[in-house]
Amino acid sequence: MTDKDVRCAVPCKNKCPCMDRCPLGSALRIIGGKWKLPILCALHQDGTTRYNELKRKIFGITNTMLASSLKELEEDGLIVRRQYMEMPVRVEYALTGVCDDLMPILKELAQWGVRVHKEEI
Amino acid sequence: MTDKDVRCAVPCKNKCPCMDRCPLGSALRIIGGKWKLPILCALHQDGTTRYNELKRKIFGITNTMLASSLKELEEDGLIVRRQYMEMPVRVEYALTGVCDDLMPILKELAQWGVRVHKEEI
DNA sequence: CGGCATCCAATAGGATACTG
DNA sequence: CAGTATCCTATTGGATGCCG
Repeated sequence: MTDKDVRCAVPCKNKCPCMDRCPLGSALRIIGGKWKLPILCALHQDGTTRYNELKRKIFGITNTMLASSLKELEEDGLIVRRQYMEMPVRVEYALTGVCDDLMPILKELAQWGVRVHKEEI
Repeated sequence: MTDKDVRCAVPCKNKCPCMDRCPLGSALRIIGGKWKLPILCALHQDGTTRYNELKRKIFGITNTMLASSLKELEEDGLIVRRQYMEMPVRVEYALTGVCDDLMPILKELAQWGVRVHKEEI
């Protein structure tokens, strides 16, 4: 992702939720894509979870997508990966503190989604 | 978009911001894509705006993308299109009431984006 | 002026098989 | 068990030109 892509195409002033160098765009890219929300939701519901347990819970996800999504979420600081040197190896994933702040916002957005859906009927 | 796509892959209980039949996913799809936020931001900053004025303000957007994005936003009830039968024709776009509720949420999400960005340094 | 139609490029996502 | 590697498909976005 280049610097240009992070910037909102519109030169935002403080009225705009995008602000100047759009952290809103960044936020949406971090939680965007097909599997990020399902992963965050699973970890939010059940807490610390192992790789294959996640794979079973998130219906339809492949190894490719689960592994790459987990890696991105970890790089973005939303989850932590803990590996235990047992045999066979055990790897656990859990939400970090930044997600504690994210979840209430997503809940508001979900409620907005409900309203939008109703108004279009 | 099929019904299956709207449903969160994880069977959510009320702890989860996704809830059961994920309106959060719907919300993110509505404002997702490359140009939706820039368009919403432009209309939020400057109010009612004409088609070609939007095109000038949103740097890099093509007719194809502007027209299709505007159509989707209108179908989702986020903007209104008003056409005046003058010569040449005048078409204006403006945000609707649902956006008044959306903007404060996006502002929170933007602030969260700032925090996430800082923590990863 | 405000678009739409057509075609093309880029990226996201999926299937399958294999490994430390 | 927890992933990679490779290849393939689908969706998204862009370029160009035309039209009422």
